[in-house]
Amino acid sequence: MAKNLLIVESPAKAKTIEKILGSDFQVKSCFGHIRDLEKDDMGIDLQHEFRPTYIVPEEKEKVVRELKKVAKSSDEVWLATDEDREGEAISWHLCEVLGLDPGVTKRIVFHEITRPAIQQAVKNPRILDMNLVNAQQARRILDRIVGFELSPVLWRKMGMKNSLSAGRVQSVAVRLIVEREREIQAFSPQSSFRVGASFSAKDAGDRWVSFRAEGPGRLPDPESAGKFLESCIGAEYTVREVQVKPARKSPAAPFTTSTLQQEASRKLGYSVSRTMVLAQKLYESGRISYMRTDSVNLSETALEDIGQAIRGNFGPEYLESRTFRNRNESAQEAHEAIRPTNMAQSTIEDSDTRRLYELIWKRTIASQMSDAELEKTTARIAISTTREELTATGEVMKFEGFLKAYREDRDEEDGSEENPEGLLPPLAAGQSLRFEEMQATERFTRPAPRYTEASLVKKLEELGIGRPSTYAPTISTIQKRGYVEKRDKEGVQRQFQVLLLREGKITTVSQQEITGAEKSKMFPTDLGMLVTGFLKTHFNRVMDYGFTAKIEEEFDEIANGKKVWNEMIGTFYQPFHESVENTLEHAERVRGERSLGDDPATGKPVVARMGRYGPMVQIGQASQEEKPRFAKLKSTQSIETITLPEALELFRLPRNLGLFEEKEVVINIGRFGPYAQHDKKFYSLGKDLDPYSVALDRVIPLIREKRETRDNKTIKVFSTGNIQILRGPYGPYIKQGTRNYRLPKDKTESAAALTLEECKEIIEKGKASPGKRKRFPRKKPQAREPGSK
DNA sequence: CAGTGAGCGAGCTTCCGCTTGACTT
Repeated sequence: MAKNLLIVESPAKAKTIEKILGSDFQVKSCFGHIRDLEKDDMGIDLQHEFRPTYIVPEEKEKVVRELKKVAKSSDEVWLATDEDREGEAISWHLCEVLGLDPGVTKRIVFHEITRPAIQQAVKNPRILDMNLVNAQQARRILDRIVGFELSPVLWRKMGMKNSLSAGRVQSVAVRLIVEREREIQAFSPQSSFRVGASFSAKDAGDRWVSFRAEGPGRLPDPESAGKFLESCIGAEYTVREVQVKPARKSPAAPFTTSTLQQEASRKLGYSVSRTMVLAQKLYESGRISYMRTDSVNLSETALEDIGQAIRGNFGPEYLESRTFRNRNESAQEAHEAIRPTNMAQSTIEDSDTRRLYELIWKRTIASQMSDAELEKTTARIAISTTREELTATGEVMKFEGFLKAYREDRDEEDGSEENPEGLLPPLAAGQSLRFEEMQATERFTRPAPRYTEASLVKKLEELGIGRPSTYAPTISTIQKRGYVEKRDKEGVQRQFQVLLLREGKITTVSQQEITGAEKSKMFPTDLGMLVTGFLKTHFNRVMDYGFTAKIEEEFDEIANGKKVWNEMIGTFYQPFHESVENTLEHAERVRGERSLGDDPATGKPVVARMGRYGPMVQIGQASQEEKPRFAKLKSTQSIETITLPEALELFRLPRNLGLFEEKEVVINIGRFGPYAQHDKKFYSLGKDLDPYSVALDRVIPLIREKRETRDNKTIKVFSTGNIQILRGPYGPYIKQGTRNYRLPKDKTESAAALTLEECKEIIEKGKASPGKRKRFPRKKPQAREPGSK
């Protein structure tokens, strides 16, 4: 039995550290937090200075039991959780649970898992910093209060059936998306004309090559564009001046969680959760350093490894050692940047994770490479007939530097055009140019683009909202709650004018372009917009973009011992709770009602509003004599934008398509989307079939297909005991009555060969195991009285 | 699984941050 027990958060780290420390230490993992606030009464005693009640959640009991056992048989316990607020709190909870004295228990920290860092840490233990622990408790308690007081307000005031939620992070994330949408709705594009001209000149090899030059700024309308072109008719064009300037580009810092998510989204099209799942795999297999980090720092050992890889792959002239600093003030830097653990390996076998690994490898290596050196050439071109001039720019790469390994992508910028800076032929002052043609092209300003998952993470990080471990879960929460949706938007055609000057004549042509097409963007739903509006009206402090940053300052003061945590919470709670009470008492139920006009058939009013089951349109008012008619909005429609004709269209369902096998086929939209009903059975229409226009001959194959899979589902039916063996999406399983039972892993191959006796055996075992936890929610853990066992 | 849409009220939901598997029909 080892003398010392050292506890870290991650099991993968535990393994590595155990190897480094040798036989004196047994290293165990606590898998993150081991206690949390009880859920009853928020786990907070509001009458007594917000005293928290912590419990060990059921899923953590096993870990805690194991740690207690090992701690008992060790001489000394060392706490080596991450060096940040949360890590300090985890160590304190460990003390509480394992019965350690926080005043003497050894607490060590390291920012990197390298031999020198760990050995150094073990030589310099400290004790727990209770100020830091209290800062974490304040953070935790404030989040619980905000979440558990705001959410019930929504349950009361939104009149929705589903379980709504609000919180310091998620509600602001939704607000960002809602406000971006409003900006886009309010945006009206302004058009202007940009002049461009093409010339040719001889290159070094005496061949004629074409190049482009840009006109002077933007011209407001077709008239002024036409005037400018007219003024150039018959002109001569001469190079007035050529300026050559060197320019440099520097590589980006190595990856943090947020920048990895952004680049994987831009370059590989991954969702943030996919990126994190793959990164976790790479981390667990020892390929990369820890993937939830806000630090851009690289360890000494890593720098050496990277330097060697640069010399080997590119040559010593490409090496330039750099240290990056975090721009983000809220960063807690408990870990290193995300980097490969072995730079000699530029790629890996595993096809799932290879692309992400290569991205990390390239970004890491580029971060320690030299600047790219460019030469920017600007030529001013005089027009003989006017005082205006044109400008041609070109860029030549003198030394590739880091660009040889990696180039960071950028999000689409608003309104900016891509600049086509290519090569220019050699030009000299006084040189006259051969004119080809000149155009004035109509261009429109563009609204800010909608957020992608990754650009939303970037924005949240800038605002200091959320942490590396929560970006992906937050993005999925706001989608799961139905506040926002990720989807594509088709573009629309738009006309634009081009004025062309060629061979002394000006012509105007009209051209078409597709604009506004978006892929995989975040759109707010009606629910998201209504909830955001409601929360902003009644809880503007918490919804403020600067709220988190402000309270973070206070948490820092608690950590520095300048503030007392429960006083800080008290100052926040008093006015906050007052608004909660006020809102519960006075605020109207949110219906988001918008009237669309009258139904031409009946003359009754048509309104769009939020119903118990989502956005809908309604014809007529409820009264004694009559029930109004209702219809659900399509997922792409919105209460705020739907028109009367669109609303009336929705009342065309249910549609009877006629007979198939002498039974009626009826189309409607239900809880799970559009479906066809035939002979008392339901058939989902799927995404490709439009319920408003689909014809009978498209539905019949669907019915046949579904029947077939239904028949294939059954593997075996026993005549006694109501037992069946069925095929499900997770493999074969046994069904008895309404309950399902998993097959043991070694039996899934030979499911068809199972006998009745074997099935009964599996069922008995299945009944004995707890199973079906979700259906029967566990009893709340009993709060333990002091003195009782 | 494929209704519904008013309001009442039982009994439920809900937060953010740390960590990974076990499990799903």
